[in-house]
Amino acid sequence: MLTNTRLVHGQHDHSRCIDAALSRAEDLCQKKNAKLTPTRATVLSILWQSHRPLGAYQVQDRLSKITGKATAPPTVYRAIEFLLRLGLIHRLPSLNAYIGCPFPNSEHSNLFMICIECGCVAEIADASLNTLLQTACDKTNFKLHSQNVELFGVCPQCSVPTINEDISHV
Amino acid sequence: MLTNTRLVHGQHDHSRCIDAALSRAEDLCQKKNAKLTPTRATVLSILWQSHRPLGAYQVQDRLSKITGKATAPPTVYRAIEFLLRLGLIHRLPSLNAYIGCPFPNSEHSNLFMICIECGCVAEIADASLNTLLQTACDKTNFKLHSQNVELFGVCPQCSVPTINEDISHV
DNA sequence: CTATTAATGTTATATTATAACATTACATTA
DNA sequence: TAATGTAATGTTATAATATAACATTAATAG
Repeated sequence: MLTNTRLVHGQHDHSRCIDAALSRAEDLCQKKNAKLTPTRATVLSILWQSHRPLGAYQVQDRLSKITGKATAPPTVYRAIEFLLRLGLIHRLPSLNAYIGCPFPNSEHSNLFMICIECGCVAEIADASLNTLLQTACDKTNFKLHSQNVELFGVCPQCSVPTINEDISHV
Repeated sequence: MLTNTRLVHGQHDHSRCIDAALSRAEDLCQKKNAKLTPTRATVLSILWQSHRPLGAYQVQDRLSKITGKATAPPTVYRAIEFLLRLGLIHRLPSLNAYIGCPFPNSEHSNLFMICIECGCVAEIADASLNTLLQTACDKTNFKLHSQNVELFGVCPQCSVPTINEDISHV
């Protein structure tokens, strides 16, 4: 089981996440002969600024601020489309939001754990899950092409009461 | 494994699907002390007119035609919200669309097989899948509340060439 | 009855996404 | 290097999905 759960829900030097994501993107683009233009790279870095997904218009705001000039929706959606096609980001349909993919080079389960408290999202790639889904499809003669698995719940960080919360109960 | 796959992908008397759905809805509403008003019942029947999901504005069009007077979006969304809360219908986030639930009284997997050819959707409730998802969540200390599993592919009907298609190749 | 709540009607608008066409940047090669 | 084609971006407008806010009507309990 491949996952970024520990990172998402634990203390860490997040700048390394961003750097790693950009570096993976450069590699992948080179390999696939795709161009990671400034706009695309900036959008990717924006989507990596935290482990929370962002809506297209949130991305637009940040992009405008970073570049210092107004950005129109198509600019954002084009960059998003490019990054989606390369598998560098994912769309979370239930949230109308986008998030960086932590392992764009691996086999995907497209399985997301979405915290309904803090909004953070961890991704999991799990072979046994994929097998089971494939089995269910085989049983019913359904030819599986792709999938989207969204799990909603409370992440480990949010289910542990903080010291402040404890005090507030006194 | 509980599923309506055979029905969705096979020849059947669909009026029985509709009747059964409405009758289940009446039972459930009685049990939960909820009111299945004419608008709500009509919306439910609209969503059961086929095994393809409908967008809210498609529902609106049909509702207007059936009642003979203009319907505003809130009317539709309210009925949808009511039916969603009772578990009588599902929302498919990746399609922004809604579909009747074939087994509103059972434990759900919220697992959908969406045919990318004909658009039909079958639902599956599978205990082993739920167990596996729960296990993945336990491993990462994620408290699972709900889920949405969308599988995209080609349904049995669409993967079998029809006689006409065979002939057209001659 | 009438007070209260639930349901629906109505108007306006927020949010998400794309169409269509113009312009610019970049690479290729004649 | 000028001409050409293609990819990327800019620009304007609008489509598609969903909700806010407030008014009215219907149903129900006391």
